[in-house]
Amino acid sequence: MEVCGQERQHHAAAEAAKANMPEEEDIGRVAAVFKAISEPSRLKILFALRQGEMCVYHIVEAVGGTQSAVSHQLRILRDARMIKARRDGQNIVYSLADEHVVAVLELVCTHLNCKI
Amino acid sequence: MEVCGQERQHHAAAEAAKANMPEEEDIGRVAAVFKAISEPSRLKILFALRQGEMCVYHIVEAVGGTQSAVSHQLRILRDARMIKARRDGQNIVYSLADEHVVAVLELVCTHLNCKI
DNA sequence: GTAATATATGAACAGTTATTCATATATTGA
DNA sequence: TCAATATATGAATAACTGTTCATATATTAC
Repeated sequence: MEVCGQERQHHAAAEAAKANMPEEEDIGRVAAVFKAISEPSRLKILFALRQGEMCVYHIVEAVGGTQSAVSHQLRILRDARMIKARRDGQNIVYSLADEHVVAVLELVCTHLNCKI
Repeated sequence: MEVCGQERQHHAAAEAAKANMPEEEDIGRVAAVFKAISEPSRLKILFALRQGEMCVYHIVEAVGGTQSAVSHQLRILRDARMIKARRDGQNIVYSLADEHVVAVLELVCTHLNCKI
């Protein structure tokens, strides 16, 4: 049955889409990454860490907000593997997990024509 | 005052971070893009549209869910400029806005080692 | 051991968001 | 004009999320 003017092409695309649709689990993992970096407060932390590793005190200094709020956001970024942490005495030092993180940010910034 | 073991480096990084922090508005725009693609239901639509343009009926066929839910998600993706729409008779035909969209998806998929 | 400091976390609240349902708009064909 | 079809949308609700506050844990210096 015809449901639209380009039935043949659209139907083929829909079939291909179903065949090539990533598994639910992979989609969830991709969504989780984007969700982690879709909040201004967390984006600020990532932009800050481009300058190099920092302990929580200095991250708070760089991005503003309370220590508690920043700490909660750090956990979310850490769970999403966007940042990694190591202890150094009393401090926990955070840094970007890998170069993909900056690459994604820069790709979108370029897309939006905003100066990073 | 010393607040951590690597006071000098971290303080310098924090200062640089503040100096280089994108403007609030740009951060918001970047966050909005990621938010738009951080929901499994919307990601599915984007993955589906990699196969080519489709009208709503076929998008629903490809990704599942109700027509109403898909239509709401299409609006969000459209507002975020991730997809574009054109009318073709009774149908609205959707397609990916540009190649950046797929680039971002593939970058993250690579990062996660999941087969797209 | 105790005090001080750095960081993390649970609970609660407020704000946001995805879905559903019902309905509206727009186009086509008669 | 009217019926049928495709798509969009407002309102309502349930689920989710970010922040705050209070407190817990871990490390260091004494």
